[in-house]
Amino acid sequence: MLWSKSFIPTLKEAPSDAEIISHQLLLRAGLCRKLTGGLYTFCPLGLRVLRKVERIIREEMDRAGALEVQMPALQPPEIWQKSGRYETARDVLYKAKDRSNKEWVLSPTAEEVITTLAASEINSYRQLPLNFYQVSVKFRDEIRPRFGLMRAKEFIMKDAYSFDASDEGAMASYRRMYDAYTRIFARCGLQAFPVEADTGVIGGNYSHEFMVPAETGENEVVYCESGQYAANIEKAASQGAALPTPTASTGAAPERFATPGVVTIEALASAPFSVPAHAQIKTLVYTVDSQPVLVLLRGDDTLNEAKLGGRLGTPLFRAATPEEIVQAMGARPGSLGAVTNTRRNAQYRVLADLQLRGARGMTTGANEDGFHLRHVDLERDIRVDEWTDLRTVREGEACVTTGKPLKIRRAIEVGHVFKLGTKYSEKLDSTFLDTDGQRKPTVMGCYGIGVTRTLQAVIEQCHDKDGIVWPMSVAPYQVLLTPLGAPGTPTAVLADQYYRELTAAGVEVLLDDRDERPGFKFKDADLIGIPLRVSIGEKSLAKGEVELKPRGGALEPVRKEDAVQRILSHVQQALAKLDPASAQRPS
RNA sequence: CGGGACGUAGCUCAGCCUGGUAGAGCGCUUGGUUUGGGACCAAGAAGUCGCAGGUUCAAAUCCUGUCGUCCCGACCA
Repeated sequence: MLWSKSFIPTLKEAPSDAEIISHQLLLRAGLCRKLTGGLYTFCPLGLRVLRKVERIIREEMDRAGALEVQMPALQPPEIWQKSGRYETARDVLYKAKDRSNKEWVLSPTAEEVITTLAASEINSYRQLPLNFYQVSVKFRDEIRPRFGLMRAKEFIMKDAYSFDASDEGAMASYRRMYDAYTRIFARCGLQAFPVEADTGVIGGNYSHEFMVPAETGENEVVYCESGQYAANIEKAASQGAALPTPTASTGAAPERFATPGVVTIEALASAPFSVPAHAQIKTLVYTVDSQPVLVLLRGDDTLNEAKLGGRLGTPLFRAATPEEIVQAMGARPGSLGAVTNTRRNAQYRVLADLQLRGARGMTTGANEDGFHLRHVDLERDIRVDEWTDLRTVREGEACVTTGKPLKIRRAIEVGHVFKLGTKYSEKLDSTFLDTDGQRKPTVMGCYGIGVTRTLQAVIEQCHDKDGIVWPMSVAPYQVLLTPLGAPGTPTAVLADQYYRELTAAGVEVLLDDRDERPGFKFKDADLIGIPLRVSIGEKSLAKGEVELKPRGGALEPVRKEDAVQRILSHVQQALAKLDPASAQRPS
């Protein structure tokens, strides 16, 4: 491609609404442009990268035995009602109406559609296992689109769905996808690692997310340096808080004492009360199905809402409003407690975090503004319905596996593999006759990769102060030819010759044929990040040489008649380095 | 959904407080000189100041509403 014939709208300055580096470079390198919040047009260069990521994904999915299909983005709400997600996913569903006022759903994902297909077409164990995938546009009504392609209203996703006859089969399918994902991200030049993930409302199954470490990521990952444990903070567990929970009973009954104006854990921890946070019980009120649910945590712990949601089995819950709290508890936030005989209604469901097991001599709110209770022995004084893990792990706590201190870092979620079980197959009637003649629901898994997000994650990970540094495998072009002289001069003529030879050899070449000064071309070259630049200038040409300049690497003078061969081998080596298969092959 | 900030030329921004002829840099067009890391000179094109009301002799500027964008929050009672 000739630069002058393409459309590469580079920018010297970043638009002010681009906050993070990958978003800025996405725009500055002319890869895409914003139409409006959360919606982007891909320009030619960006589309080439997108297609390359998609190709890698397709190759690896095919290799793993998955079958490509294409499902409608416009979907009937009935199947969403059947699966129950018309309600549980209502916040992210875009809906549209046609001229007869019938409602449609714009697909945020496709479990309902693929399971409908499976329901009608899969009848026998002999047809299983099957794994279908597609690469398509998805729609999500995000609360807050941000960071360019990272969180958009419309994005490209690869979604795959496996169907098996048994749980063991489903695990094998899961494992195949897990391995395929590992290969996909490696081939994209991404450092991505799997972490245990929250299964949320779908239930206690099995799930991993593939994370790209980045300060700008929206997820927090808890990990052990031994490499033996890594989990999304929504899922992560530890051996417990560093400070032990007090378990020595004072023997006394709960005693009410005045705490005027004290409505925070910190205030109660300060003089004159000086009750350490870890000797306090924090009482939170949530609203679930219009009913209050009390959630108990140790004073210095933080609720993990994902864990709470998993326990409640629904995403349709929220923190109660101050008005609801006063009505339910008879006191305002800051004075709440769950001690049974101080509660207005002893019937409310009470969930307590495991960190509070055996807690004695605790202090908590008295359900009366301006008063707290001390000498509270949890299991004596509070009727707890369910003990469960609800707290958020903190850095430095001991790893469950190794006992070593856990660390926390931010990351971008680029892929998610999920063992679904029979949730969808049961609701949408995907059943088959097994060897024993019994009708059984298919055992499913689902597997997603955010394609557009992956593209931006590569930029987030592969850049320097001058611009993008594309891995060879996903670069929009493999080689950039930069003649430094004006059109028609010997440098331009030689560049044309290289262009023809390299193109004929199957290399993807961009030729900067613009009549610009060298410095200008170099700046643009660094910005768009083509992995190998070949500079053809009069100075080196006088010595019979041209210059190979790997992006982010050292300049290498090459005799001009050897250049094409050197370029070819450089490209091949760079590609081979990114291919896990060839890396494993003994050379 | 709550809070905050910002909407002025394609991009980055000044002007607004204190109302009175719409500005700069980059980019763009034309000509010339340049040509190994975002050149220089000259001439030019380009903005209903987000939109709608209001106040005023007069509004980019003050007021109200609205739309859009970005940031923070939407556990810690």
